[in-house]
Amino acid sequence: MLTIPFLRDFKEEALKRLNLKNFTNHSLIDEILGLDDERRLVQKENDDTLAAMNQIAKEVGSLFKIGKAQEANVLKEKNAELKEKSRILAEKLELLKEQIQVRLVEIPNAPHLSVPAGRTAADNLIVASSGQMPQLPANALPHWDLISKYDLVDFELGNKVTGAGFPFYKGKGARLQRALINFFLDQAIAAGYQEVQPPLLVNEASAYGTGQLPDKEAQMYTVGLDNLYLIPTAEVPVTNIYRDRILQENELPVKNVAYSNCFRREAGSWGKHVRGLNRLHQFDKVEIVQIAHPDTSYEVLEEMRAHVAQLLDRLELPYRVVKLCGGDMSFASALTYDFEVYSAAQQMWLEVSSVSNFEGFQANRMKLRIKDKNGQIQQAHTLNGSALALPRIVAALLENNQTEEGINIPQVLHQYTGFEKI
RNA sequence: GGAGAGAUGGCAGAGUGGUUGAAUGCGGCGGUCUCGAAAACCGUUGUUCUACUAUCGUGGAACCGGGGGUUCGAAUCCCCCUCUCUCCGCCA
Repeated sequence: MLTIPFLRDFKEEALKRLNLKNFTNHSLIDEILGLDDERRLVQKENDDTLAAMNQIAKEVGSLFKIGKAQEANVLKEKNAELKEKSRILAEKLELLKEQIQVRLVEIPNAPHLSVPAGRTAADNLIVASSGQMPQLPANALPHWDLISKYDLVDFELGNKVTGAGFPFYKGKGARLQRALINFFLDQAIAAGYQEVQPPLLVNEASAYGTGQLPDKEAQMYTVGLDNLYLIPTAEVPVTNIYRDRILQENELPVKNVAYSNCFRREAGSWGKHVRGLNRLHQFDKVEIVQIAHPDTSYEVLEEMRAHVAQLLDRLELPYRVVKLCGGDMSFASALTYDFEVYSAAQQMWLEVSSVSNFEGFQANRMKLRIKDKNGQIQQAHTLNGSALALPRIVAALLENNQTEEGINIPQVLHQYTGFEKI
């Protein structure tokens, strides 16, 4: 979340940036600042009361020590009054803090000033594109047909065992997935990321820390009995490693990569754009996460973007990079690049990666900070990106590389798949 | 799941009602010494909120797993929760 000092001291900038996300509830911010002014007054009064009480308690102690019990008893009564006063003030203070908090979490992250204004995906900015658009014959098959033709993924079986959106991968389909996972992990490790294997279930504090709670609760599967959430992305556990931590500046940048299953309820999604592998309730993803100094986080973002681009280049997939407009960005992000690959048989661009800088938005929530070389505490910036999400990559690979003789596997994967053709 | 023990600062570890934000050691930082380093010695060493201050800073409040209670006063006493360890059971 945004901090009150930012909203107070850089109000004009905050409003300008929030406008990019079509957040125009300026009165909410005024309300927060008003409540905070009140909070400071009440806190000051309570602190003064407590200080007086502490003073009296000390005096009572020394009076008893020298045997002046009567004088001590007078002071004790005085303290009883102060205690009641402080109790009321403390209650008021808690209430104010709560009111501030409730309002603060409703404010999305302020986008970077370079973010294009806009409301929908149509307003996004294509900032790069790369790769050869495949020329497929007229009878080319979409990946869901290729999947049945070569028996790579079994949706029916998933329906039976679990439900829609939980497919089984079989034979070469399973092997291809495993190959991609290993390829992505190896590439990230080569780029300096440390591999971690995170838990797939997280607690409430973690879901809150990265911003899934409170507003995106419906997106996650819950384990009610134990009050846990299935992760929608490895970003959640991996970023929360650093919750409640103060990192030394020389520990930066922190670079972690994790492969995980991801679970998303995707409530309200249906229709042919979710066919086949386009949208699933459970899927695999390799995620890169960095924690960076505020001065360099946008360089880090570009570095991550380049990493993702390079993966797609090696997979020989045509793609474009989209800078999301304010209206299409997530609540928590300050700047997001989406990577879309062209799935030639569907003739659709499929989002396979989202690379974002959250600036201090997540860090504030999870109390992650940096101590710089002067001993000053400051905000940390968190970033993450898919590198990459598997199902749509598989879809594009199958569709784009289909031939009369079978499906060609890109060269970089041969050593991982053990076969060159399906 | 059953029984017991415990949770203190970056780490180790004292502290069982009164200047204790907390002894001591280690680590970290600064200095003396040295050509330099080590050793030794000296000093320093958390976080959050807040008032005053141009700044350095000074003062106040809170924090000894989390929450509540007793008391003039709680790291210290009481209650609840969470977690960790040991033993037993179960088990990939």
